[in-house]
Amino acid sequence: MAGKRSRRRIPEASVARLPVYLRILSEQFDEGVNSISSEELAEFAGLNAAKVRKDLSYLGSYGTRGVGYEVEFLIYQVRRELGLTQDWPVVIVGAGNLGQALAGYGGFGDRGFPVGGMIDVAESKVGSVVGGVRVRHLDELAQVVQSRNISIGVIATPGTAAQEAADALVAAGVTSLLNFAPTVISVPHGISMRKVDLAVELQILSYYEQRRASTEQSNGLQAVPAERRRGASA
Amino acid sequence: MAGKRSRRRIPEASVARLPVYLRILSEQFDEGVNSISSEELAEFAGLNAAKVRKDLSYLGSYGTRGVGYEVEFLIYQVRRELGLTQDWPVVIVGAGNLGQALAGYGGFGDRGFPVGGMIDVAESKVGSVVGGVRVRHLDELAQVVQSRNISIGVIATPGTAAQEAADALVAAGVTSLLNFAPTVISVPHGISMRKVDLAVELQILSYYEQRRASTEQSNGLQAVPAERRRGASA
DNA sequence: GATTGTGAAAGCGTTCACAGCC
DNA sequence: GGCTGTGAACGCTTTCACAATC
Repeated sequence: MAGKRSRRRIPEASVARLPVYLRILSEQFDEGVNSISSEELAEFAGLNAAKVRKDLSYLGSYGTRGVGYEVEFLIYQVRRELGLTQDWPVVIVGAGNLGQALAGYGGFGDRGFPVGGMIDVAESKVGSVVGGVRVRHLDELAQVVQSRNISIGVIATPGTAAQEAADALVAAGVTSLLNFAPTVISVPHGISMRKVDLAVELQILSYYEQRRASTEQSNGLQAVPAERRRGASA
Repeated sequence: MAGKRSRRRIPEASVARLPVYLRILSEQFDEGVNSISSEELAEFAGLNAAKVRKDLSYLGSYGTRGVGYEVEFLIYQVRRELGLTQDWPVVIVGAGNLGQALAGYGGFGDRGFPVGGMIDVAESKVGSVVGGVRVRHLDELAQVVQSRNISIGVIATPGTAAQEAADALVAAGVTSLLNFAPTVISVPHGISMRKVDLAVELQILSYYEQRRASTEQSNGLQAVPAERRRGASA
């Protein structure tokens, strides 16, 4: 059941694209598509075929030359590589606006990341129920993490509390963090960290907007290369 | 008042770090710090000094050798380069869970991105007020965009509606998009696009968790290099 | 003496192009 | 003939290391 053996490390840039392939493959599977070429997959993902093939080659040689990839089998391989054959309960620290939205969002549980706990420090929040989960005090974090075997923590606190939240999560035994607070947090070596900062994203867009305004020329940026767009007017 | 002239293009990777520097510089300024070295700035940002200097050098030569950078002046320069000397009102398409959270979040307006409009298609949503803004129907999008001179659109719809939302935004005249929907959307050349996908972030963490579980070794990932950490108990 | 600014080197990620296989 | 898998070339990003400057 442990598959082939722990394979070679996959470059981080490729890892970041695997979830996109997985979503597309799942959609195609639901529509009854059995086989897909790197060209088609690239089209859906807004990438080029060479990149798709290179990415998939890190999983192993699961395609068939002259034919393409079997969708169902590839889904299984990507899921396995991403560790999605099991659920990963998460604990959310911070039950404010953002924490509540995340808990109520639903997209977490659906995709194998059920909210296993919510944590806050405010008396007004502790004890309330958000998205079906009772909010508990930071003091109980370690107990929550250990009893539910949680390894992923989501930081949805204000920036000022983020480092404290991270420290508490790591102390409780969490080994991966997803940080929504607008602060750089530092973690011990060996702990994985991803960061989502809305203000940063908007400020990056602002840069290109401003540039567009001052120099009358376009720029590529993160834009999908638009290889065959779906009727985007303009 | 238009500064030096539209300067050379800054590499995308550097642009993405400027907002981080800006936040740190602003915090330091608030604490009364007048001067900062690349080493110190790097420390706060979880980067190394050479990268900081290279990034800042794209703005111009605003440091003083042997001394460092004057904080207030550098803030001004970064803000100018990022186009943050003006407000950029945004329109949010999708007034569901996520859209409401974004509108109510407050972090937008504070940082120069006021919510200039909210759009939905559901009769039940249109007319309601979210975060102080009245939700209007998709049919009114172009009017909202034009009357408030909006150039940034935020897509907070379900995945199935995201491409339609993007097309409508572009047709209405928006030139930058921030997409929260879990779908690849394609846009015409010249339109800027950034994407935030919670499920993708979690799945990336899952990969490293799974890897940690199967091979007993750590990996760097996006983790802060932890050059002098602040008491994170390992 | 300290710290910036920057060419040059090294490291990664993407793209090319084609051999290998169906 | 069609499509994958991949070494090699290319380009972007990071890091090094040091001359220039205060």
